[in-house]
Amino acid sequence: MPDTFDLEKFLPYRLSLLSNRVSGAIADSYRHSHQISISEWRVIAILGQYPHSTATDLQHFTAMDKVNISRSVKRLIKRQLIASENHEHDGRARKLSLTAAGNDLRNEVIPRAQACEQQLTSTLSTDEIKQFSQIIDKLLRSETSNPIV
Amino acid sequence: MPDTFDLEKFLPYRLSLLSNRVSGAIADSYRHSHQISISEWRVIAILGQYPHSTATDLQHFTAMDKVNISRSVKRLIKRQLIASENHEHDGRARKLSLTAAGNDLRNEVIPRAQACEQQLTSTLSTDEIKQFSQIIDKLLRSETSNPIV
DNA sequence: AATCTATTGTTTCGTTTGTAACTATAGTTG
DNA sequence: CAACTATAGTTACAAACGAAACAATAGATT
Repeated sequence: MPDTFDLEKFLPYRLSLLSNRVSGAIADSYRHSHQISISEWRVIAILGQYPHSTATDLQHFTAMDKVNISRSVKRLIKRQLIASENHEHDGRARKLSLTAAGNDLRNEVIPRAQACEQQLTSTLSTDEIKQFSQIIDKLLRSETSNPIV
Repeated sequence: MPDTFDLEKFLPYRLSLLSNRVSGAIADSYRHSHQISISEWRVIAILGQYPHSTATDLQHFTAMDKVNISRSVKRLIKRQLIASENHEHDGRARKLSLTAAGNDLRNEVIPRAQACEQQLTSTLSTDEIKQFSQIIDKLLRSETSNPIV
């Protein structure tokens, strides 16, 4: 009787392997060049796109949990890469934005991020990249509504 | 001037989101039903396929680091799901295998794993599943030789 | 307005994780 | 075979993480 399960063929396992390798490599790249974690980079990236976001906004944009955001924001404020101001209508919230230094860092990291993405897909054809991207989007959309548990 | 970077379109980011969601859901499933982590499951899965593997063998099969393997093995031995015996030719290594209980657990978790995989791909067509799987393999093969850093 | 509930964001605490140091054994070289 | 180097696996320490408790404010209900 043949064994009924082969871990190396298990799609979620291979997906996890790939994602961990890619994220690990990118994390190394950002850390070596600019001393920031992927979480911090996500905050910076989003604040470049959506200045004056609150921590809750970031939570929605980045799918990070609020503790992680709180800690990333704390470190980035300490390094003066982002700054906070009071929210007009909500005394609990603070509006966050990049400082000039934060914006500079973002502009320096962007090409690095793009190079990582480029390297990731460099062995794929244009069609394959498109397929891969579309399938991931499809899965992300369905996953949100269908928790596996 | 349009902003030059959109995190939500960044492929490594979306890949990470997807993988984290899938792995998280599977981890919940295994933990609730059989009180094992994904790392422990990987060890059990591999030992079902390759009995008498050493920790180093597991390291190669599962791409986990040796500390993680050591700890998973320790917990599984404590729960008597795997057993170890001396290695004939190497006094440092131990040969690991599933106990009857470990084998039973593996057989119970396999259909659960398969259901997770099935659910993951349930919104994709047969063609898309094939494409996705092939592309991931292609990327895994190229990633090993091409560290992004 | 007083009270109750919900939300924002931080902190605390226990767990998990990874790096590096370590022990023990193998293998290699002079 | 003595000494060095490499490898198998564990342990120790510190950093990262997440769940839950928390303080502060908002909004709803009476």
